[in-house]
Amino acid sequence: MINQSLCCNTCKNTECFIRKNCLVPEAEKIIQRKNTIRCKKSQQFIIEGSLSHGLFFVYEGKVKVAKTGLNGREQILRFAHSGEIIGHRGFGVCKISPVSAIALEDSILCNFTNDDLISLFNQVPSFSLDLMLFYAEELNKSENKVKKFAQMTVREKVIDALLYIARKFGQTDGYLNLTLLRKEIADFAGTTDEQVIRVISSLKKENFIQTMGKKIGIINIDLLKKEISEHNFYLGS
DNA sequence: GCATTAATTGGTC
DNA sequence: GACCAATTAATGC
Repeated sequence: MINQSLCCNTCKNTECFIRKNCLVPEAEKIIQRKNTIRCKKSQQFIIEGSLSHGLFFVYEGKVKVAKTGLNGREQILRFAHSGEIIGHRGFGVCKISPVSAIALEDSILCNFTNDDLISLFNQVPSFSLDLMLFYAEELNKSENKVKKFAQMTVREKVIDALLYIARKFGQTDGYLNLTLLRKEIADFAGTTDEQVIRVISSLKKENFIQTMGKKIGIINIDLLKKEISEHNFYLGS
């Protein structure tokens, strides 16, 4: 972990909330106080139930955000790539982080303390607004997810998970740009790894997807979308 | 190469 | 549709 902070002014992540709103004189000092954290693949940088250490922005890499269930089962809430925000529910009223976050590959994160964030809210109104809109959107997605979990079959949930990954991370050379374990797909879709494997095998037989080891590729995204959109289940998440 | 972990398949409740 | 067991494939050391 090298603590040499990256500079926001030259940051490549133009979609980052800090980058978009906080490159103003009144926020300069606060931004300089951020920490840059480098973590290896599989490294957990937010621990559920531990003291919240503020907000994280993914500078580079891919991470998963999850809640752990009682019998060791985890529910993956979402995945995040560069420019995105992590741990945003950990600050504010509750000082305890409600989620875990784990790097899916070697990643670099920018970390702001809760106090510094509050200073930013006070100094930069557009940042507050931007974040509020983000929260609203997150809530919307979360509500869609409740509906999906209640009404979709396992097959539909797995298809939905694959489409989510395709939408968010894209595909290169016919394969998704995010390679997950079968179990991770299951943890995200809300089912078991055996079920995921069965759905994947049948989708493969039906020529919707192709696989190469762990890698999964969607052959025709629109065709796969039809599998769930016909049921009016296709909502953003 | 051996040991561990993941993927797959079949079966039971 | 979850859980368990057995087999095979992949991966780490």
